[in-house]
Amino acid sequence: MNIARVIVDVPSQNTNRLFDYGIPEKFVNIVQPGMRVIVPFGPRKILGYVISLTDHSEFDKLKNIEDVLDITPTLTPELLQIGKWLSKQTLSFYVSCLQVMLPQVLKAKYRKELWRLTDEVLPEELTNIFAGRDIVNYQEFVNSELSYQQLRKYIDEGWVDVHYEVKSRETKKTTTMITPLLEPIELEEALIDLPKQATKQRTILEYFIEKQDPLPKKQLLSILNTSASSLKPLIKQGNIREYKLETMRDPYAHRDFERTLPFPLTEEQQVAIVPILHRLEEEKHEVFLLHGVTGSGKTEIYLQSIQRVLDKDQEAIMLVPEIALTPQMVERFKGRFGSKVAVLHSGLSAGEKYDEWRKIQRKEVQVVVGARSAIFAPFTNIGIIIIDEEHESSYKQEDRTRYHARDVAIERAKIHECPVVLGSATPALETYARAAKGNYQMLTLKKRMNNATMPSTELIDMRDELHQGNRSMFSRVLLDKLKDRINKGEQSVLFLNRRGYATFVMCRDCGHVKECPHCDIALTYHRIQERLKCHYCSYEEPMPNECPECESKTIRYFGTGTQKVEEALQELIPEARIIRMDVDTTSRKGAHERLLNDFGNKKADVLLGTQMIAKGLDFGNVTLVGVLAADALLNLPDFRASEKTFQLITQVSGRAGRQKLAGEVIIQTYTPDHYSIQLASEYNFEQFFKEEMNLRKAFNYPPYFFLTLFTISHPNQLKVQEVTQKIVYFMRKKLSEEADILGPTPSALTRINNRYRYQCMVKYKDEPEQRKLIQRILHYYEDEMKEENGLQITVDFQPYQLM
DNA sequence: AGCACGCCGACT
DNA sequence: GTCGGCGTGCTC
Repeated sequence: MNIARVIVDVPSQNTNRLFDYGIPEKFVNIVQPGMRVIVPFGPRKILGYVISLTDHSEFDKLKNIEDVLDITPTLTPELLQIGKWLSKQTLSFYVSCLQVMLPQVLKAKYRKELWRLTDEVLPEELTNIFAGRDIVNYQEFVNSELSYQQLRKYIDEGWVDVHYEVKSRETKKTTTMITPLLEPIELEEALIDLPKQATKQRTILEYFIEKQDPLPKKQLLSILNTSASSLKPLIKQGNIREYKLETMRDPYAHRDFERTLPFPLTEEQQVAIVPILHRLEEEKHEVFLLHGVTGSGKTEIYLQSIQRVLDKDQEAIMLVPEIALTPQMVERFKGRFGSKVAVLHSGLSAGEKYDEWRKIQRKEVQVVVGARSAIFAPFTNIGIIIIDEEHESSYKQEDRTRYHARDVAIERAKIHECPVVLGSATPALETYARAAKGNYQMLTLKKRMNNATMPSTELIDMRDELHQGNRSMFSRVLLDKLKDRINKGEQSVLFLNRRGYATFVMCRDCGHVKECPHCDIALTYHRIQERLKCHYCSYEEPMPNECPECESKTIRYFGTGTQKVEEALQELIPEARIIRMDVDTTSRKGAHERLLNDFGNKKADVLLGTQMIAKGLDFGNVTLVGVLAADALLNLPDFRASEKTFQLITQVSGRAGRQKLAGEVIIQTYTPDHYSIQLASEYNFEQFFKEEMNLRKAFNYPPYFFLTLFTISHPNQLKVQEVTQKIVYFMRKKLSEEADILGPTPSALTRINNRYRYQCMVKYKDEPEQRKLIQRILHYYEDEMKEENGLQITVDFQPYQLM
């Protein structure tokens, strides 16, 4: 086995295959599949992933592996297999699929340099570039007057050479430690030899006579209230020693988590957990849908199932949606499992993510709680995979390798022969349909814990409010109830569905709306900087004083941002203490957690926020939930609009009355008769499922049909149309009669960053040849897609974002 | 993706 | 003849 088969870090059609490399003597028996290596590739050096070992190659001029970057494999054999599967599923390059599973810092950093090879005086042009240095960035040559041919000549003559450098980005955090080098008795002697005035040195020696354990330098200095300068002479004399110790970054280092014990389960919970535990014992694969109303205690079922897995010395993956990774969830897991838990989410720095990942790899933890990408946790003996709020769209990656964490979970669980638990109060239609058909096992929780009832709901028709002269964004009912709660010392949550309601700028005279010059979308007004910004490209401009079209001064911003709601509410109820949670107030590290803590400690009466407050909040004192614009989502061009609306209203409503106090929900809407709003207010998931399924059937949408979405973009609109048309023709010709091929249609966002966007959608039951056909299309346009500003074709299987 | 090679026209 | 621009094809 002295040949390694390697996937190289070059994401392109031509290199999407294995390359064989010889393993030099010193690396034989060291190189293993899953390890990252540096390999020569053409004139360059690049990173590669060893996929397998062999002792035979078709290729007769093998180059050798240059270096090995890992001590233990970065990717387990199972993850290599998952990567292969993923690349087939998403039509992405194998290397991209491997990279998507790894923390960012394990990706390579490349440098191209010019090295001086001789001490002789260089020719003048080279002297100008090197300017006394031995190594310069290659870019400095590119920027210089020297031509490529001339450089080639100098290289041939042996003056200089081009050098390629590959480095992994990972850095390991170290702590400087101090340790005594002598026995206490010897230190006593050193103490006597100290000059009289060296009092600080004296205290340090006295400390180490007392205690012989090494400790962090920082800690030592603070205990003894001294500085590094006092350590120096002691180090020099050989009394003590300074060294670096590799330490893990721990984002939760300074937090104590109160340990909790398993709660006794309710009868309902007991019934639900039994089949899961049963499968755990058998070590058999099965998918469960845990359909439980908000506050029914799904988390306790997760915790106890995981406990069982840990008892069997197996590992558990727990996925939570990005925004629900509230400290509350982390707290519950850390509280139950303590240091056995690693946490992976986007709030961590790259270094912290890497260290949490290493804890998993080194088996220092047995549980990972994390967002989408935590599904690739490098465990080797997985006993259960749980996906909480499984309907959440954040489980679908919307760029590059477009995978759904749910699919990966099931695939991994099949390999590990372990159960998957999908939990939600409002399962995705696809999931519920599979459970109804018996493909997944359905487990139901109908009652809330603590004997709490579902909060009562009231729909408010905002058109009536308008007719009766109320032009504010708060109905009178909601205002009265908010005031009432403040008087009673109870808390309220106000939810604003921001999507579709961004603040745009319009002229009241001529109706002109300020749009982004590069994208066909209205600019969003940002009050703090007094600027207009585009959310799709980075374009921004100052807020104009007059309308650029008619020069009228009546140009204003419209729409309902959280800031505006906050101001309006403060005006109406001056005594209200409001905490606002949106992208602006939570962008700083730890801000999210702090705001929630403040609210939990009753430092505010009202929590006002967007999507991010819809899930996972569990505050006993919240008795009122207001949904300000329930129908904001309904008008988006998305076949899941009704489903998303239903889910959101249900989730938000679930924040009220979770413990002893009863809850109440006020839903403001302009379309009170819409079935998704009606049924959400009645907590009638079953009926919603039926009605929505009928519509999906009528219009050939999932779960009856699968979808594939092509998005084609190019700076030239005609080009985009033409290519999309060709793709549509091709698919119509090659796919079966049953496939429904729509398009070409302009995307909902017709232009982003000066690129026009068209799409084509395929609705199908079963098209086994489809992936091959798409491969052919992508191959056909390969050359045109290479150019910087060239054609772009993305293919999304099971798209969530239709825009 | 990068990079070299080779073909071409433009210019010393 | 030499230089630079771009299309083509290869990378173990």
